[in-house]
Amino acid sequence: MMGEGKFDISPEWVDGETKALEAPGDHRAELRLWLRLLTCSTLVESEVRRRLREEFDSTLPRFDLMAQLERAPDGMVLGEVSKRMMVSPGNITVLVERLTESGHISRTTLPTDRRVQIVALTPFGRAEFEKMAARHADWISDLFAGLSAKEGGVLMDELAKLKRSVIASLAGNT
Amino acid sequence: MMGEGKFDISPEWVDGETKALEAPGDHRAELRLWLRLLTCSTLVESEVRRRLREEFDSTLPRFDLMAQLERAPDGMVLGEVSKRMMVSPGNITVLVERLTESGHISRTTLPTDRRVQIVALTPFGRAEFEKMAARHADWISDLFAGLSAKEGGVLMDELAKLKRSVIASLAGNT
DNA sequence: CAAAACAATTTTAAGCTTGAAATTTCTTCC
DNA sequence: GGAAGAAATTTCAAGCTTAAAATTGTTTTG
Repeated sequence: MMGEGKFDISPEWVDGETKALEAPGDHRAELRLWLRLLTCSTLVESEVRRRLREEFDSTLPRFDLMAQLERAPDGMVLGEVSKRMMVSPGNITVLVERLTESGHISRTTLPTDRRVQIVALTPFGRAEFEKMAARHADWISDLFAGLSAKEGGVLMDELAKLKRSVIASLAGNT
Repeated sequence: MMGEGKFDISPEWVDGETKALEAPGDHRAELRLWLRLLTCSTLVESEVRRRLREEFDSTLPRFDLMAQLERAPDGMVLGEVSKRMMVSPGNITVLVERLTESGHISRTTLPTDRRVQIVALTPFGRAEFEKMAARHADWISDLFAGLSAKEGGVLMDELAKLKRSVIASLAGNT
């Protein structure tokens, strides 16, 4: 079953045929675009998860949480972490518990408001994160190596447009 | 999240003049690109999950599984479903159990090879899926509405290149 | 100054996901 | 024909994720 480290991925199914007369309410092009975006994202994400596990016995959520804290030397309030990571507050609770147990982060209750928890990387956590971040950057670089600088730039710009489109749509525009 | 920077790093094989300006191992541009891709993907995916839950009391994995089966009128072997959805075989087992319970799909053991399970949409499942698929297409269309046809085409092409790059990279190591 | 409102976080219940080990069922090859 | 191996699926243990309810602590207000 483990041919080369994973269950097999057969990537050749994204292309339906598009020779369609564009009827009203025909959303085929958008759907195909979304599927392709999702495929790219999933492929990269799965690989990153796999390597974090294999090389560091860690997970992507833990890495992401530490990445947020790396830029906040004085620590960050849990709610802020939750917003930045775009995950639910309850999720943060669990992640913080585990990362605290393993010594990667510290947590403090704010004296002036005892509802507030502040988390920060420990020196150990920071050192570990830096190792992971360096490897992570290499992995991404390898996975994206087939894109030229120019192609990458175009993709970056188009994704910016897409992001604006999505956010506008979520905000209620149509 | 990230600034609106440009793609400013050359891949290994395009050394030349820009290389001198960069620190060795500078993968910033690829990382930004990956972050942006992930952000777009996450935004869309979260919204789709939310609406599937609210409008249909369903989930994205269930929808995806039914979407695979819709194109296979004669059903599909579990392993094939697993590959196409790019998820682990054990995952499929759970999803199939629930969708069978709820009457959306049927499962049959292949008489000529009793290891093989074949799943297919039931008429009820197909009808339900069609309702969901129509709404799903509308949601995606709305979310992507800020992209012109041309921009969408460019994005599609660039994502195709990225997909090739990722797959080539995955094939080249373990 | 209490009571209500609000805010930050945790708990809960349910479902998703994975990799690895186990199980069942063929297939191959002496 | 029977053992060894391969293939398809399931089981298992652990972790992630969410929405909603509950908890704890602070602020506002009557």
